[in-house]
Amino acid sequence: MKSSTRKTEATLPVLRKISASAVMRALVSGATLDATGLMEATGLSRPTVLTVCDELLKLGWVSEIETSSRLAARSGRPSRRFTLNAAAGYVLGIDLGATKLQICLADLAGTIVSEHSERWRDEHVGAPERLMVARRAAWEVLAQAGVEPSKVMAAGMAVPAPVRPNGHAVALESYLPGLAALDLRLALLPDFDWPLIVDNDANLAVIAERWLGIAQDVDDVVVLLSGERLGAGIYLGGQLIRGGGAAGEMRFLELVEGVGNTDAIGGMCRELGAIAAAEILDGERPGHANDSELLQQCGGIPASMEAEMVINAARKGDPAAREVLEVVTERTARVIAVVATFLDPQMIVLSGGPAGAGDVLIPSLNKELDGLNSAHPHLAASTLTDHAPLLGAVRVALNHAFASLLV
Amino acid sequence: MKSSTRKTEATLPVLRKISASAVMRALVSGATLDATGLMEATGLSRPTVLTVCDELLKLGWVSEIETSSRLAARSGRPSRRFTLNAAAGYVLGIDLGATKLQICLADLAGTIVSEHSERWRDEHVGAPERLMVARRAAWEVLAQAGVEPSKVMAAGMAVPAPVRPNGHAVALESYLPGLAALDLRLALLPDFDWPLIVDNDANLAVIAERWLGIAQDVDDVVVLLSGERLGAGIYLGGQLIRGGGAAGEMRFLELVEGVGNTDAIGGMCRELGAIAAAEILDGERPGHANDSELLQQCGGIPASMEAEMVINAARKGDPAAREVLEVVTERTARVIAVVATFLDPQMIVLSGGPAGAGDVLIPSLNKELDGLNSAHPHLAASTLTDHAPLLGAVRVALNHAFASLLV
DNA sequence: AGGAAATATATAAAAGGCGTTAATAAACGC
DNA sequence: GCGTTTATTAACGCCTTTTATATATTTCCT
Repeated sequence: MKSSTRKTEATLPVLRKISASAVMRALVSGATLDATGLMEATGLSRPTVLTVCDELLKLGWVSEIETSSRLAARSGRPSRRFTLNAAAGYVLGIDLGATKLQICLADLAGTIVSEHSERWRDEHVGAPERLMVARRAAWEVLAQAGVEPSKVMAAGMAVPAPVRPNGHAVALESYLPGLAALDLRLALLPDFDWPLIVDNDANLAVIAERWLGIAQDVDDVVVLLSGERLGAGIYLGGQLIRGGGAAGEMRFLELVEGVGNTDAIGGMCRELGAIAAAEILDGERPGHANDSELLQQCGGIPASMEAEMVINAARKGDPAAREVLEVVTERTARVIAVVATFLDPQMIVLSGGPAGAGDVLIPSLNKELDGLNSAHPHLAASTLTDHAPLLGAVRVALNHAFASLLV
Repeated sequence: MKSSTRKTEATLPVLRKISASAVMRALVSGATLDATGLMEATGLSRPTVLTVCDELLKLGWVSEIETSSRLAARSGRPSRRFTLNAAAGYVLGIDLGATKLQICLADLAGTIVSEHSERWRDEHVGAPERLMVARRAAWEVLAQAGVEPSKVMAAGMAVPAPVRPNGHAVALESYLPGLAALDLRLALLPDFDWPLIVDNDANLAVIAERWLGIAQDVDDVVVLLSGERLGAGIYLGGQLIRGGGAAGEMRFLELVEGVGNTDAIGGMCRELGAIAAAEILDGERPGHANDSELLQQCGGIPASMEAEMVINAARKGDPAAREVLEVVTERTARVIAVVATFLDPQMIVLSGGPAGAGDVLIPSLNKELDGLNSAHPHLAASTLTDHAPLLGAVRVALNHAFASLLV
């Protein structure tokens, strides 16, 4: 509660740390820079830049590009060129999803060097079983990339549940039996003897969108992650909003008119299929031919109707499909209206299932939103497919790895 | 949108600034410290502390307490004792409220040295008229305290409307005709030639609660400021959440079941009286004597019923009053439930009208909240009466004044 | 082709600042 | 006068900057 009264660190080596940090910051993006470039990027003088680089070189964080083949042959003495030594360390990203496990190994540049994905099988009923699978998979991606376990500097993990501020334990009941009872840090030992950062999947999704996705450099953005459940990742004022760990939980939607329950929102895409099927089975309504595009899409078997089919039919302009879509978008728009008006973000990103249908959904949502007395931020669909929480996990693990270097 | 790539500031004087900042930080609370105390507070060595103090002394930010009368007479050479020079500068706090103007002058220690309050009169119909009153009042509080205008370092102003990120203009339509069309910074020139920080009243209220109120050192807190309208001041992760300036606007409540419109919430207290009057006029309902406590409170004239009377009757256990209260608290609880569940703050503070009835309202709200599927943070009533936005304005002005000194 | 001039970079040297520790001086109570 | 606490001074080490010098490469001239 009390903000820690940190001691002043006004001793001289701090300056060196600031300088080193500035240099690292210029290099973490993956760029290759010479001393002149680093001087411009950091504002430091040449002697300082070079001594810092020599130190970082010795520590292994930075590597020097051999200058044998000169690309840009300018006159003058050739410059030493520096780049982040991506192989100096690695991080693990893990998405303990509702339906499947995703895991990857990334180097310090954030490049994914190996990955693995598998759907949960029937015997993976509880948290302990699934963590077992995750442990095995971790060793597998390491072996696959030929990376020594000692080179792993941190691991990040996404879970579809609120996470306590300590970053090791799940705060509330979740989709997965036994998960809330575990301290994940302890549960993964001794296999994971590296630092583990656990966070909510929606929180990590918004971090990923800001890192590699549609919300780069946007400081006020909310990601609505729609899967088995609906979660919001709230990033405001340039930082992730966690509250007591459960910020962004959407249970409050039970109180919002015309939305229905939370599950219905979460299963937005599943619901699309169900409603469309019901529409058809309801019989021939005036103006809607029974052999509509919808029927074609599902091969004439309404029960097999999937969300994607409805979206496809809507894309082709089928009126029945559009009508079904409207039922669902009207609901979603109200959710967005609440979030947008209360938090006033610059952008709201749709992630998870609905993101793939952004071309159809977003114009529709924009229209609905105009009809409500609501703030109207920029609506965008995620382009990270189902990798957002995984990439967010990589990012927080990287942040942890760099934390000792960056001021 | 793009976070500015700030140049590295790794030059030597930065160390001095860090040290000076640490010393100032130890003194801004108003404490009087000797070198030993400052060494403990900052972690710096004695020579550094003393040189920094000499500099601050010369700049006028710090004053030295004469050591003539020794309070704690210990052996050894007496220590020089330093304190913030509160009279080095002053700030203005202004609350351009819906019903009245409040203005005060505070010194650098945050002590209010003069203040003035006046209700708007009929001729003060629009923003220009009210700003004129504020200008006059500013000169008045200055004269009252005998402070030179040149000693004013900044002014903070609370307005009951969302404010643009630039801090000078109101973002949305507001209670006050013409306010949204003005750039307040320009509108107050040439009288105000000092820096002006304008912000939403609820935002400033939460800052005040963290500074002097019930939420000191709480890093995740929401203030619900209820007056003519309802606004939320959202402070999460140790910082104020502004979004695009309109975060905390409660228009979204129109979408929440069982709440009614925003005005009804805002006028929570006014409404209490109205409902109670209607209850009585409705006639004798079984179990409720017509000559109840309620009637006594209003002197037998239901039309004159005020919120305070209902609260008083409820305090005495009057069942009819309690019933009326329940209607209103049920509504308010839903608002709190939405905010609490979505943002998961540690604490929610009731400010404005309802705060005075906290002893009655809060137990009632806690009970209602338990009945909803909601997060349940600590509920507290503000103790700052109607001064919260004003004190918040003082605080942000002080922050601005200190900004050049503190890292 | 060979060599000098031009150019850009690397390295070395000197200067100025800062905080720390250690030593010295000052002020007070007993 | 002695012990104690604090203030002040001195010496040291460290960091970045500027200035000057050395180095490596290309370009241009003969």
